[in-house]
Amino acid sequence: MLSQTVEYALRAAVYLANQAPQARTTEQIADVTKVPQAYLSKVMQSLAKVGIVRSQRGIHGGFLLARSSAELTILEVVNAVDPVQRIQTCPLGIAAHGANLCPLHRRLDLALAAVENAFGKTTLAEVLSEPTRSVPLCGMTIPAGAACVPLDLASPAPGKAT
Amino acid sequence: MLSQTVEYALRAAVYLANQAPQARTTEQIADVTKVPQAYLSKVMQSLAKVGIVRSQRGIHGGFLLARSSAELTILEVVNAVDPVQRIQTCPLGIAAHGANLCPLHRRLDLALAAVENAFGKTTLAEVLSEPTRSVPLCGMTIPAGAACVPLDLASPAPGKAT
DNA sequence: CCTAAAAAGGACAAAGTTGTCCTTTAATCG
DNA sequence: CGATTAAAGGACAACTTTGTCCTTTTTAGG
Repeated sequence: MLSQTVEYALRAAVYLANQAPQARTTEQIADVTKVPQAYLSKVMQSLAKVGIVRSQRGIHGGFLLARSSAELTILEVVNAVDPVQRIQTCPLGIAAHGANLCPLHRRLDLALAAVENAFGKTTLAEVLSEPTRSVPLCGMTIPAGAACVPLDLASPAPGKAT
Repeated sequence: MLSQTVEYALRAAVYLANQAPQARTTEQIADVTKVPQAYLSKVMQSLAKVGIVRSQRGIHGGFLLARSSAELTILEVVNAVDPVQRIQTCPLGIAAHGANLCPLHRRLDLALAAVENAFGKTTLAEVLSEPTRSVPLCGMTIPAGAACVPLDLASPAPGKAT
């Protein structure tokens, strides 16, 4: 129900929030978040377009969070790439009765509203600070078969470095 | 966030619930619910496959609700055509730590759970009986420009009849 | 039995999403 | 300035979703 692109955008945003205020290249982000790099590049452009991240070309360039992770919500990230579409008018032909949805669509919209609300209340900072044994985006550098344990999100993924 | 197919399936189910225990042909359903008929035909097959509706070929055939609308939930209809996919394991590579989701995915899954729960608690009967001025799937036969008022859902769409 | 009605099913078309590759533009460093 | 790095952007490929059309199968009625 959430698109792949939303999933990717959130991974990247959480990672950048964790790395803030440092910039990370798409290659680094892609490595850590396991998102296809070329596609991630497009997703990052969407995030940049709405001012969630800033981009910087050239050497030492990359992307960094444009605002504090404490005031960036999951919803903003989601809406940047694949907006939560509330049901505003009856999806059937007429659509001329404004906010007066029928019971079916009112209930569907209520569910969407709940999601929107939950996402709007959750900041990236909260996601990062949540007291838990699993760190956001955990597992990435853990050898196969290991249990999920906190790991160092601060370094860009080992192995590929020189 | 909800697929077109889900929307179509729900429209059809609500309509059949309203018409129960009578059978309606795909043509009738398509007319009333404004769903492309040939596509609706596939959607109905999905609903039939999981026993939400029963189909009957030939003259006087069509589809009818297989169970009472009071015990059929929106969730069942949704799951028949486009299941709500809860996040069971970390979507990143590893995926080896079972129910132990990271904070990000835990929150996403929580939102999905809320939707699942809301849908699972709502029966088609409830949708139909809800006290309101707009009837489910309202507007369909109202002349363009009119406000949404209760209308006779019991008759299959006028105009095309002989 | 024959015909008409209606679902079942298959093939295919159009559109959207996801993913890849390559060229262009901008920025930094020497 | 020239080289290198990295984002921007465009073209396109693969796959999924949505939608259409046509044939086949089943059923009821005369």
